[in-house]
Formats: sequence, C-alpha cells, structure tokens
Amino acid sequence: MTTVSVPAGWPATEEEARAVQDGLRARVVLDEPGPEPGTGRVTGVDVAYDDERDVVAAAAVVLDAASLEVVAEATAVGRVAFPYVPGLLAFREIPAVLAALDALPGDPGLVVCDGYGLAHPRRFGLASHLGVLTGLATIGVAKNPFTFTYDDPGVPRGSSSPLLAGSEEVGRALRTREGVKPVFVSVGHRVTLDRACAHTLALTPEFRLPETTRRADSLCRRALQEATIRH
DNA sequence: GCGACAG
DNA sequence: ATCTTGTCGC
Repeated sequence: MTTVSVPAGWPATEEEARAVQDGLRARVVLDEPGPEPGTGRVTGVDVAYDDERDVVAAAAVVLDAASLEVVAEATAVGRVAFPYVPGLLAFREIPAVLAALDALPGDPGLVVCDGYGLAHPRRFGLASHLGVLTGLATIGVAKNPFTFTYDDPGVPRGSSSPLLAGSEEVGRALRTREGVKPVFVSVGHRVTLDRACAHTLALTPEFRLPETTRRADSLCRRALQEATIRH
C-alpha cells in the first residue's frame, strides 16, 4: 500500500476544476482503435471513501485479458482531495487512482474506470481525464445513465443502444447479462467505442459489471477497512 | 428559480 | 459513495 499525494495545483473550487476540464479536453485521443480485446493486460481501478474521517483508498487490479486472472495489484490510501460534485468526479478520484497505478509493477495495459469518459457534461469524464494524464488507453463503464437518455437494449447479452446527449451519441447502453439492467460504456482515451464495448463484453463472462471493476471494488474497500480500523 | 445528477 | 441481515434462487 502506498500513500496518496495530491498533485500540485490541484483545483480547490468548482470553477477551477471546470476550467481544467475545458483546458485538457483537446488532448483526448479518439482516433486510435486501442488494444485488441482479449489480449494483453486490463486494469481495473476504483476508489472507496470514509468521508467521516476524510480518508480515501484506491485500488488498481491488473488482469490477463485472455484468462481474466489477476496478474498484479496495488492500493493507495490518503486524504480526500475534492468533494463529490456531479461532473467533477475525476477531481475526487484521480489523485488516489494515480497513486495506485504508480505503485503497480508492470504496464497496466487498458484501464477500465468506474464511471464515464466522453459521456460527460463537458465531454471530459473520469476516464478521459485519467487517460490524458497518464497517456494510457482508458474506457469508462458506469452503472447509471447519469443525465443521458437511452432506449432499453434488446434482452440478449451483447445488445446495445446509443447513450444520448440530445441527438449526440456519447456512449452506449450495453447489456452484459441477458435481461439484466445494462451498463453504460463510453470512450476514454485512445480506444474506439466499438472496442470499448467489445472489451466490456470480454470482461463480463459471468456478472453484469466487468471483472476489473469488481476486483478493484473489493480491494479498495478492504484497503479502506485496514486503513480505518484504528487511528 | 428548482431539481437532477457518474461515484 | 455509504448506511446494512437475512434471504430467495441457481
């Protein structure tokens, strides 16, 4: 386990944070296909909080994309750097996520975030932001549609429908389990939407949520527990 | 103006 | 995100 350090110049107000998003948005790369689904490594990142004690814990879990077996993992614990504000989630989660990624031994490969990328009020969600800061290929897989609209996808696993901001497709509602509520996939950095969905399907052989986020979720909760038990 | 709103 | 036991079902 390592310690979270908040990057210098990290915004302190919502206005500053929105300005940062507007300034970085142009650096997102959307025209690279990204890694081949089912090959190389896939890393899940997630964060857990104890707002009472102002503590944050992040986890990064690396899986072999073909076997979905855990190859490496790391955690980071520190102080919360920003409150939760819809549209500004990245400022709350990224410092801890960066620390966990830095503590990883090898290359993370594709990074799967718990939240959105392009599907964002200013088209620069958590996955986009993390991608730009690290240069890594990233995608966002969220559990809720946020403010966006969609038609319910077909019942079979693999069915999808556009996730819409008005008439603009910002992501996809993707059915990962037959007849179960879809997940909401959007592009982060250096991956196309088709491939982001293919990766998501490859990561959900059994459950609605990607194996990456399931693993990262349980690990960061454990890390938070251990960091919170005493002190 | 008010409410909704990824995690 | 988080508060939270047992319970229904494969």
